[in-house]
Amino acid sequence: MYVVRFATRDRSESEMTPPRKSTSEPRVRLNKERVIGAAIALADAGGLDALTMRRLGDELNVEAMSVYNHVANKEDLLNGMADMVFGEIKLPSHSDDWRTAIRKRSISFHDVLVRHPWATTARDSGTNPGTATLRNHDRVIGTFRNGGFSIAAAAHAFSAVDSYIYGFAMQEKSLPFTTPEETAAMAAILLAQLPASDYPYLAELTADHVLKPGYRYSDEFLIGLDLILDGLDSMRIESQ
Amino acid sequence: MYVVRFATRDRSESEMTPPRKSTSEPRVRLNKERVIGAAIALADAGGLDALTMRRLGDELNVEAMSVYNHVANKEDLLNGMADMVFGEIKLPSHSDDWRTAIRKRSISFHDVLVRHPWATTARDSGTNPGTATLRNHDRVIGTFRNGGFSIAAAAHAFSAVDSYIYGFAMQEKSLPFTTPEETAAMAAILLAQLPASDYPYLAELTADHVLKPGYRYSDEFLIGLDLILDGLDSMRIESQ
DNA sequence: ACCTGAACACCGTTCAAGT
DNA sequence: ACCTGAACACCGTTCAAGT
Repeated sequence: MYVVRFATRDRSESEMTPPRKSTSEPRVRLNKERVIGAAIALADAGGLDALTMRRLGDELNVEAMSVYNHVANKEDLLNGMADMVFGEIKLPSHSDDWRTAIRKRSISFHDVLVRHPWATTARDSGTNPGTATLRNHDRVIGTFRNGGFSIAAAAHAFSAVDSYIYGFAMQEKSLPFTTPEETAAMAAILLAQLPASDYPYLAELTADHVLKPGYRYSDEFLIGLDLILDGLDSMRIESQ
Repeated sequence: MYVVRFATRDRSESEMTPPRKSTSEPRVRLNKERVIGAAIALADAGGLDALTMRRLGDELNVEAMSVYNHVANKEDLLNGMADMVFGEIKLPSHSDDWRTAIRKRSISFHDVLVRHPWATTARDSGTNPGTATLRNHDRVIGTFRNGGFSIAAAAHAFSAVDSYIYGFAMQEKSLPFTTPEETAAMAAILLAQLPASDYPYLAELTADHVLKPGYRYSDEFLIGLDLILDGLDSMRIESQ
């Protein structure tokens, strides 16, 4: 939103100064949230490598060094970005049973990591979790507890589910293809290079599974997730 | 091992030249393996940030730019490091049943990632897998296939297990503590800072589980792994 | 064939100076 | 209170020159 201000000093040309069509945009005051938002946009567009303090300054129409008025350093910035991204994850619903609630939240978590692939890697040191992260974790653990999990079982469940989600997103990110067409093209090339005699099972899997029409690695996500949720259901019953 | 060579040119002082106790060590010829080995040692000691081409050169008693005679660039170096680390993972044994073989291999994989935490993150772009990586993947898929998994089920199993292992290692790495004593100390501080009214379940979990004597997050690894292996056993039977 | 030194185009971060 | 400009100590990588 633009605030148009009237010039107070005399001007011969005109009494009212129109909004300046100049090189410098009207300055919106910088704050931590705007800094983090711009940083996320940069990382979404070009990965973590594309996020430098200097480019971030450019994006905010400010010198790079001004950013330091709003974040302590780059690590602080990355922590803030990770927490803002965590805030995008749908919290487990109180009205769903534990399994439905965790399943929906896990899918939402996965969607968020697909949207922001750099986020799998951003929080290198787990100190200083933000409030969105804490709230998310609290609600997930609460969902398990209210679903009948003992404290220990809730800890196991939380660890298993989130490890799987993080690891799946990492594997997905490292794949050099996404659409079925790209996958097929890439797999055909790989298969041609792959000495089938050295790696017979890899060759078989590529030829008879990955190259099948409609194959998409991302479809694996729900299969593994449901497998874990089945296991957690047994654990829940045993822990009662 | 040092190879002592005799000087062929005449020397007035002595017929035999003793190994020179000079400032410059006897130069061992550089090769890609030695470069990658030194890079791994640097990353093990100080994380990926500590690995710069200049420091790597120092470590090898060479100018930084000489490294480029053996690796194309830093990405090539990181790929090489990842593959060498993959080579440390014990391959699944042919004489074990599928579950025992995969369990042992998964534990070995986890051990390797604990030894080289930076490796969870090093292979950002999954192109150009090395031969150790390919061999490992081939043997894992083969173990599933010979254990009675259909091709599709083997693909599901492979994805679920390795996603879990990667994700668990990432979570583990991001924890700011390892020993039970550090954990207890850190958890007590966190608990004191944590507004228990805002995060009741997190507070409960910390107080009644993490702060219990002998708690170690790494113990969660086998619990989640066995849960997944149980699920895979059901999937195997259904896929037959 | 391998190694070196200088150079280029960047980084994150500090600090005194401005408004 | 916030922003700027210059500076510092680094990066990865190139390239011509040496042996």
